[in-house]
Amino acid sequence: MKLYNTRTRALEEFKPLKPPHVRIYVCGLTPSAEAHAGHARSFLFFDVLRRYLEHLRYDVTFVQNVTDIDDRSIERAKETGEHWYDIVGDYYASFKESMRKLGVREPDEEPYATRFIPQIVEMIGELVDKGFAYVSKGGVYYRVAKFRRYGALSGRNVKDLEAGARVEVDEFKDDPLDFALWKFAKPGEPTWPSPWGDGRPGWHIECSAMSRALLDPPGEGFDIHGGGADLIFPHHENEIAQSEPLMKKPPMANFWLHGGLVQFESRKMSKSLGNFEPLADLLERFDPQAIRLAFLQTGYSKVMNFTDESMAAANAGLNRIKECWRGLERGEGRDGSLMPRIEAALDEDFNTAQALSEIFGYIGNPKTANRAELTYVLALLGIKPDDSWLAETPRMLRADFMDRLHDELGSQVSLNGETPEGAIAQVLRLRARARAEKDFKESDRLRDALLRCGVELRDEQGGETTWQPV
RNA sequence: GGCGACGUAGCCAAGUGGUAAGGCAGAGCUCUGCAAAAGCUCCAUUCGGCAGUUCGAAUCUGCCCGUCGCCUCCA
Repeated sequence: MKLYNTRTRALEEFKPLKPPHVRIYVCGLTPSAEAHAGHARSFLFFDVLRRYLEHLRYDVTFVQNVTDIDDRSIERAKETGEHWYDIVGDYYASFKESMRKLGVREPDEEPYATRFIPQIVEMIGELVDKGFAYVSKGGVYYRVAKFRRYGALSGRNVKDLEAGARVEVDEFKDDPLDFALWKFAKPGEPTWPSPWGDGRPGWHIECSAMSRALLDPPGEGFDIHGGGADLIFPHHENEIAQSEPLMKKPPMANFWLHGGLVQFESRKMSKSLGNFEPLADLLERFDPQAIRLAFLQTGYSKVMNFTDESMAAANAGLNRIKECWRGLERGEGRDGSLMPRIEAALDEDFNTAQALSEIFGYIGNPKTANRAELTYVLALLGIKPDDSWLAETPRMLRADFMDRLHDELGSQVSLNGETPEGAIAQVLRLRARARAEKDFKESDRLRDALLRCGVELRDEQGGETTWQPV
C-alpha cells in the first residue's frame, strides 16, 4: 500500500516497522468547543484507514488522545462559572456520541493529557537536562534554536518564521519561536505539581509524552502519526522537536499522514463568519452514512467542500446503494470480482473515491453482484447495512397526517379510532377496487389525495401496492 | 511578506505521460392503465489561459489569471 508521507513529501510504500504490528497515533480532540464537520472528516479517514490495515492482516494499535486541559477550557470556565473539567467532559461526551453515530470505532487507547502528567513532567525534565528547554518566569519553554531539524516537517525555515512571528507580550521566552512545555498557574487555574513550579502542560507536549508512553517506550519510532492538515504546523513540528532529541532512533513516526480540511459552503468554517454548524446538529440534518459517503468520495488529503448540495448528492447515492443491496441475493461467500478492485484503489494512496466508483460499477450489474461481498466491502469503508436497508427507511408521517386525510377523504374512510396505518390500508382497498373496475380516474384521485397527506404509493411488479412517507 | 494546495461536464469529484472513472442533476427508452420505483441508454473531441518539452500532455516545464488554506487556537 502506498501512502503520501508528509515527512518525506513523497508517495511511499507502507511497511510496518515491526510487522505485523502497526502502531498509529492520531491527534484527537481538544474538547473545549463543539466538534464540527472537519473533525468528522479527519476521524472518519483514520477510521477507514485502520479498517483497511486490519483487512490487510496487520495487527493495529490505534491511539487517539484527548487534550483535556488547555487555555480555552479555562477561559470558558471563567466566563461561565462552570468547572473546566465539566466543560471538557460535556464536549467530549457529545463528540463521542457523534462518532458513534458516524460508525467511527473506538480507539484502542484514549489517553487523557491530565492522566499522563507524570510522564509529561518526566519528558520535560529530560529536555531541560539536555539543554532543549529552559525555565523562565512564565514556565518551562522549548528552545527552538537548539533543534536543527526544526521546520523539516512543515517545510519552513527558522529564518522565515522569525521574520513573520508575532511577539507575544506576556511571555517570557528567549526567542519568539520558543513555545511552552509547562505553564505556571495563575491564581484560580488548575494545577499539577512539577519540579519547576505548579502549573499545567503546554499544548504539544502531551502528544509527545503519551505517544512515547503508549507506542514507543524504547524511542525507536512508531508507524503512523496523523491528524488534520492544520496540525502540521506548529503542532506536529513541535511534537517532533520535543520527541526526537530524546529518541534512540528518530524519526518519531515513520509516516506522517494529514487529512485535508473541510470548508463549509465554500468558506472556511468559522463561528465569526457565521458558517459553522456543530457536528451534533449536522448529524440531525443528514444521515450519518451519507456524511461518511460524502467524505469518502473526496480524496482524503484534499480540501473538501461540505455543502447542502453535496450532501443531497451523497444521500441519493447512498439510497441507490441501499436499493441495490436489498435487491441482491443473499449468496454465500464472495464472488471475488469486487475486492481486488477495491484493494487496487486503496493501495494507491488510499483512493476511497475510486473504491466507491468500483462499488457503483459493481452494483450496476446485479447478475454478478453478490450481497455478501458487497456487505464486506461496505464494512471496510465503515458503511454497515442496518434495519433501514432491509425496508424503506421508516420515516415519520407528518404530524397532521390524520387531519389532512380527514379533509381529503373523510367522507370515504372511517377514521374514528383508526391508526394512520389502518387508514392508509382502507384507502388502498378502495383504490384496489377502483383499479379492478378500471376506474382509473378514481384510483388516481385517491393516490393524489394520499400524496397531499404526505404518503406516496408504489404499485409493485407483483400487483402489490406499497406506501411510504415523503 | 513567507510557505503550500487547488482550478476536470450544470453541481460534487477520480485520474499525475498513452488518448477523460464515478456520484448527483438532466434527456430518451423499458416496465406500468397512468404514475412512482427500478433497470438500460445517452450526457466533457476535452481538463482555468497562453507558450514550451514530447511521437503523444488534464498529467512535465515556464509565465499569467482565479479560488482557498497555513504562518495565532484549530481535525
